[in-house]
Amino acid sequence: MASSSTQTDLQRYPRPSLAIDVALLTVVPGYRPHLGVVLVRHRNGDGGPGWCLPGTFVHEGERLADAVRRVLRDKAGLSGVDPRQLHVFDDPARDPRGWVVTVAHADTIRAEDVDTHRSSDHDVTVAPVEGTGASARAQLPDRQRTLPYDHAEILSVATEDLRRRYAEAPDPAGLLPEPFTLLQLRQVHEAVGGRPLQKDTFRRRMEPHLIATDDRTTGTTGRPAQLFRRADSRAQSPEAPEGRAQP
Amino acid sequence: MASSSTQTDLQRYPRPSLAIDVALLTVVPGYRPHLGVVLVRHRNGDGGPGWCLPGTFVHEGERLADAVRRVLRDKAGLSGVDPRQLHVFDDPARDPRGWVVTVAHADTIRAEDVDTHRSSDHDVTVAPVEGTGASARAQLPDRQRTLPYDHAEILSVATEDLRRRYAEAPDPAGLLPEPFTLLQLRQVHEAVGGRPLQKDTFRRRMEPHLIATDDRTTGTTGRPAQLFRRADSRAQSPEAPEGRAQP
DNA sequence: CGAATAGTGTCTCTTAGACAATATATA
DNA sequence: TATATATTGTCTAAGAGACACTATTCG
Repeated sequence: MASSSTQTDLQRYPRPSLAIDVALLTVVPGYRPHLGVVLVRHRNGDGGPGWCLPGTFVHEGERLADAVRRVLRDKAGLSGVDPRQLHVFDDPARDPRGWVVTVAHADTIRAEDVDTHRSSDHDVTVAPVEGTGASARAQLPDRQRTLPYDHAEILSVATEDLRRRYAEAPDPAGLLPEPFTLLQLRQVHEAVGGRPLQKDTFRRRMEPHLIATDDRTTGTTGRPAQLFRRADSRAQSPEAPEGRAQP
Repeated sequence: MASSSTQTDLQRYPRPSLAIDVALLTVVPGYRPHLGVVLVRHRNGDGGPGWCLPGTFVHEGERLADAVRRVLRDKAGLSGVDPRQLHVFDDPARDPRGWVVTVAHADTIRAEDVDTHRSSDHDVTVAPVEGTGASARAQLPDRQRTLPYDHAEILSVATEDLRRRYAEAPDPAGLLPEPFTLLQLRQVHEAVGGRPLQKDTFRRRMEPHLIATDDRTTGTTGRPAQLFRRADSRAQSPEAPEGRAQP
């Protein structure tokens, strides 16, 4: 067990409130598919009601990732996410209410999974995102100009993180249901990367990481397209470990 | 920032203790320079005294980076670091003393700056590190086998992070004092990367990011070497433009 | 001169990018 | 057949890697 001196350490120092925020990204289908971010309404901001990223305080005994899942379930009715840690925002003056440290997270979700719920909930929306990385900006509803708190920065880091992951492998976040065509895959990558990609170069770079199925598209105009699955089915994360304590 | 909550929320929920740990890496000079990590003695572990990464609780009103600087100053007498966040370890059962969330950090320091202090302090040492990333392991003094807590994992993430940064640019962490020769630079990169590099390929890849000074080495055996400085003194953005030159 | 290290020439191989030809479906 | 999309062939340029040659110092 711990010595008495360390025991007191846990109580000697004031403790911060611990929160999480999450940038849940998706690709919105359409003429040119584009990146979107899930927003929820908040009511107690200084500037009145508005849209922001989902966030919550972490409960005792709760994992950060579980707090992210909880807030997405409670506030947006979404499930099945696997959030990634992005960054800790720790400015003591960040929150006028007191000392609140927040851990920014990111994840992705398929557009279909958001849409089914959005129709029945006016407190959840998907805002289009323009640009990626430092230039990423959400086009907010209701003439709202900016995201509150550090949320714009979280969105920047989240889109940049996603862009980097998509530069290497085909749809590593699984935004596309299998099987898919190379056109569908390329459109998702264009949305995530924020720029057009050439179809031949893209095909040659992705094909080593894909497995062709026996099927092709049918009923569409033009030549039918081969349907593929991801070859690297799983096992592809920089790090996400767990752990331990303190001297 | 956090959530659509009221003043009472800050007090309604229990709060975790917030800690930091830091993997302070350096390159130890010698026949073949190699990676090292700064360790401090701790006394209150279950298994008696031993070596571990420096860590501390975060004080109220303190930034995480400042807590890192404080612990390095107080426990190791080191200063002038600029820590990078790596990962949050949040398992509620991590620490038997209670709910302690720790933010792992990494930074680098020049070997000279450690050595000057180490001679006068028996509670600080630099342990050689073998391997990089998941296979990174510190060779501990006093027949100690493993690092306590999650510290081995923090070391893995820290070395991997450093390796990735050094793959792009010349000595981005500034481990080498300017000016330096290409041999010195290559040895540092070999230590960080954990593998030998070819001198001609290395030179050609680094030269665009270097500025030759008017000086050369003198007094050494063999042909004198050109002395360089880093060209990208600061600011390094991972951009990947597209398009081709016109005929 | 000989040893030792620095720096360059050059060849090969791989890959991204661009353009264009060919293949196969629907209307 | 006309049209639209998928797929492949091929050329070019850039870059990594490897090998070997030249350059310049000290003793």
